[in-house]
Amino acid sequence: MVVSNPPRAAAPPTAVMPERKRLTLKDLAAEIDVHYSTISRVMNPATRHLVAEDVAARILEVAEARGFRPNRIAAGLRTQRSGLVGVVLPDISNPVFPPILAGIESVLAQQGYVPIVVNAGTDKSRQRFVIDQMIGRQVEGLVLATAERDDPILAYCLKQHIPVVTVNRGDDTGRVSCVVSDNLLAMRQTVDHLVGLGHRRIGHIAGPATLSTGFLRREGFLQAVKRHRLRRGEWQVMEAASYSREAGRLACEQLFAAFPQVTAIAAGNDLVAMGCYDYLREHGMRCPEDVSVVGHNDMPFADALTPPLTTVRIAVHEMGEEAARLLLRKIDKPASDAVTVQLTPQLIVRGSTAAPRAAE
Amino acid sequence: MVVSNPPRAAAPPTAVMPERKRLTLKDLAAEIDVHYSTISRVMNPATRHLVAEDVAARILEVAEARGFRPNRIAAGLRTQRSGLVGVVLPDISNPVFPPILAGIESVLAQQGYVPIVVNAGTDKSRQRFVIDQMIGRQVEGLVLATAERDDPILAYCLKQHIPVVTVNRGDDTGRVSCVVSDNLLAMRQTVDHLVGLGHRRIGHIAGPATLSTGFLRREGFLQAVKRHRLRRGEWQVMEAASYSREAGRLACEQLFAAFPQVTAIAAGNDLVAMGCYDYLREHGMRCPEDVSVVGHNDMPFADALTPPLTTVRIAVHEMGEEAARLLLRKIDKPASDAVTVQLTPQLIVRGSTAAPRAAE
DNA sequence: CTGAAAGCGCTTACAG
DNA sequence: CTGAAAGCGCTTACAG
Repeated sequence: MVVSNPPRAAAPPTAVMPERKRLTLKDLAAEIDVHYSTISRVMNPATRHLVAEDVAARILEVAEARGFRPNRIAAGLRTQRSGLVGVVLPDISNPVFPPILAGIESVLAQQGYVPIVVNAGTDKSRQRFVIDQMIGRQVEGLVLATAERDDPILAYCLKQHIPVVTVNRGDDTGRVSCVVSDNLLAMRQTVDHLVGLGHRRIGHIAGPATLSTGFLRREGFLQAVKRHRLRRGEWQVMEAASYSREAGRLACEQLFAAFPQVTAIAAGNDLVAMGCYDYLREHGMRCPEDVSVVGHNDMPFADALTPPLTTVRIAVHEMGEEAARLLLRKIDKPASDAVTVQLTPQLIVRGSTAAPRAAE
Repeated sequence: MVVSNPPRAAAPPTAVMPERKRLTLKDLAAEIDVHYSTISRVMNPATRHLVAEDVAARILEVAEARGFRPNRIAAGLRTQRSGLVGVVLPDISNPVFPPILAGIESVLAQQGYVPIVVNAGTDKSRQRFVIDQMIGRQVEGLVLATAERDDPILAYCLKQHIPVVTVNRGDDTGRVSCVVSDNLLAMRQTVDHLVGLGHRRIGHIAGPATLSTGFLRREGFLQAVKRHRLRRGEWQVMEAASYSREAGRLACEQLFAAFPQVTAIAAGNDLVAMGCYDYLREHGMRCPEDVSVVGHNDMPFADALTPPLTTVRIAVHEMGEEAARLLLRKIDKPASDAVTVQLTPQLIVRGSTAAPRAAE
């Protein structure tokens, strides 16, 4: 690491630049000849009509010229509305989250809200700490992407009477609104596709059962396998310790140990699918010739993997938008019921799935 | 999209739950028998010693039991410190930014700051709007990942006397601190590698020259090519309209039109490199057998592309951390000079580069 | 060691 | 239509 201090640019003419304080209503009122409450009324479009047009025009002009921006924080203190919403992510480096975040932000912005985003990891006490911070900052509501099926954090938020919405992952108890993708349907699509190709030995590498996505996708897999009348010994489920590439590789190894005849794998998500790729490659098996793999999420660049990954596309951006809408509604009407919004996923068939070898 | 309203859970026993207002110092003071200013002193570790130990203990106990969390916003109004820092991103879905953001957040958190993140796109007037919003929210400083080489937005921030730091991209004028990767060195590493493999016809697909990364990587390419005494006709530069896969594909097409003999491409970044992959594949050329490709950034999953991408790894997380540190310093000492922190990149050789065909 | 008061920058009834 | 006042929830000199 190199640090370079460029030579000081020509110093300001006369010693210290006065640390220009931000303008306030009163400063402006002193310049124009009006009471500062009048300026306040003009700055807010909703109350502007209370002021005579010519006065308003003059005020606006000066405000613009002087670059006056009312202090939203002071306003928020007075009105009891911070305009802040907290977004709690388990891991922003997981490529599912950025588009969700973008969706959230886009609808919040329309309503004059701004998100405070934190990476809270998976540790519950850290999550709680982070949420306390946000509450201290007067967030009006919370979007949690960290929810578990029976999440103490959710109970905590509920106790605080703070509006909460869960995104991507749901909560089993139905206490809070959530927007999720239809995981049962997704797994049905996945298994239908695999069976349609001729596969009869199918493995599922599930995500953690503590997460609704892990639990529900496993359920969906089970239901689908039953629908196709696969028998015991024709399918197998292995749980990965987390939604990560490495955990996927490990679980894939265990799957092959328990079920060596497997010809197709429905992975809990795309990262897990990548772990499967890693395992297969290490063990000289080709995908899809020897083993087919299906992912979940259709993360960015899933199409650019080798082979391009067949996966389930979930409506990430829309998911974020919808979560923000739900939260805004809840903030507006705290008494409104919890709602579950379920988005329809779509199987994207690419190069990682093919018919099993003729040998079958 | 399916929306389901679960049947109302057993309604709360007696009609409306009183919208529990958040506790304040005064509420607490009423419960205990002290003045609220005393509680204030106890809640802040720095002033706690001013209060008698037994009183402090009792206050802490009640505060904890009642889940009291002081209103940071009100405190900020009083102390003129919001504890907020604005982070302006061009596009959070570009995989370089999440790790940078994570780095920023991690050091901010240590100091009790919290980031407000916005996706501001590339449009300058939108960026300005967004920054005005943030200033209105009293951010104490700004981290810009959107900087251009001579950026009016930067000038604007400077005029407002708001502490600013630029990350990933620098600004030519040296007016603000920035943390960047050493782009000249990176391109030297890239060209050395390619020449070392035996390539003598090398193309560079540059990022936009308005961005420091685009400009400097092009400079670095030029310098490197000169060092190796490649002659005119042995190298070529083509500029992509943006750092995107599609723009990369297009520029690659133009490169081949202008310079069909090219055997190796140094791409402006990994997305552009992916665009090159797309073009090559469409036109029946194999990478690296027919054409070698080098990326820049080592974004997540660059190793999982086909072929695994040889690319320059930049220290993204560290970049974010350092930017946050620089900003915090500037907030602390507004008079401190602008500093450029340059992180050392590292060429990661993978499967997308090889010796040119023997034919040479 | 603790209390009482002023004030951060706003909004918004309340008068006039 | 405009002004004067109170108050949002804190912090922090200033007394005592």
